[in-house]
Amino acid sequence: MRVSAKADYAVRAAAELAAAQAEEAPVKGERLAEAQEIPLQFLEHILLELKHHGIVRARRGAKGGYWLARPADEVTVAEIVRAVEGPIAHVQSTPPEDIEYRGNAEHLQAVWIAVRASLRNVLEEVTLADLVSGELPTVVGELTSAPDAWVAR
Amino acid sequence: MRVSAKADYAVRAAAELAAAQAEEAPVKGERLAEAQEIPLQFLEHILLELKHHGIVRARRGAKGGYWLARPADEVTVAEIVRAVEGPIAHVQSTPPEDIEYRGNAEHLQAVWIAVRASLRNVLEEVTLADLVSGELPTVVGELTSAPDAWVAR
DNA sequence: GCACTCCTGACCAAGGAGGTCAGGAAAGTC
DNA sequence: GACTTTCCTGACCTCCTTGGTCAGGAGTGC
Repeated sequence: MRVSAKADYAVRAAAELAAAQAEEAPVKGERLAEAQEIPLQFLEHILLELKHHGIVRARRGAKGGYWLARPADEVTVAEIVRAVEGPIAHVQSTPPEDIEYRGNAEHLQAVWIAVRASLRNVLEEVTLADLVSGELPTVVGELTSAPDAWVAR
Repeated sequence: MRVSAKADYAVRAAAELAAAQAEEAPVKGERLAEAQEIPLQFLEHILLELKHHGIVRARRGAKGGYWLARPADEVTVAEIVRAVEGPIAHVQSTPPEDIEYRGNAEHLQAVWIAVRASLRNVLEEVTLADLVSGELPTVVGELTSAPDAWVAR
């Protein structure tokens, strides 16, 4: 139940691309790496994955760089996380709807389904445009407004 | 963003212990392993961790076994997951409230906080008693009642 | 032709996942 | 006191992931 460096980096780089979308020109990997303090060569692998998933496009050579394949308000954080981390909230590498529990654990399946649904409620609502503008969806506002959301357990 | 085998096993074994709480007698590891089809020796390590976290108690020898340290309605799934997997929803192994993002990723922190809060909303509400009885909290009911909660993406 | 930038695969060290194995240490029974 | 039972613990194992680095190849633009 943790967020990998890769997913974190991917979302941050994508946010930079979203912000640069107005410029109408590709952004170099180097600039993304510097803006977000991400190791360049590692970032290039991540951007390649995003490209393979159709989230990002790229051109080589002088004047080359990366850009978002779609408008920033049509790309969700969930998509990016899935592109680099794979499916969200799988249990033992299988989707929760495919698991069959026995005995007293029978209702655990519903719990894992609920876990996944609650993650989706956040990650699929937030777009890159939201992230850059800071105008996050109301669901995020509700969840972060409780003071104990900001403290460890 | 996945659930490990260890966490899944831990919750399932704990559910068995919760169901056996009425018996007033310890449950052997072997019985737990058979009931939930978990490799016995692996399960023993997990139960040991749960014991170290004060969730489970144990006695050795004939008539020995494991039992819950507290009533089943006072033990949440969140506790069990934390005991075996560590803190929930850390980013790059640091808690989201400690991360400082730069530039266009500034508001990403709020998103990760929301992710953690939404996970807690589920995992801290469900107790072992809920799990065994099948009477899950309303938040779970709401999340699992949407049909697309049960399909892959 | 040359500089620039992405693209790709190989590699690497450390650690986690998901176990197994072997033995020791309490607790109960006879 | 011996014996059985059951938990307790550490060592070990294989495979995979994480978080990178390195080296070179392949388009693109001037």
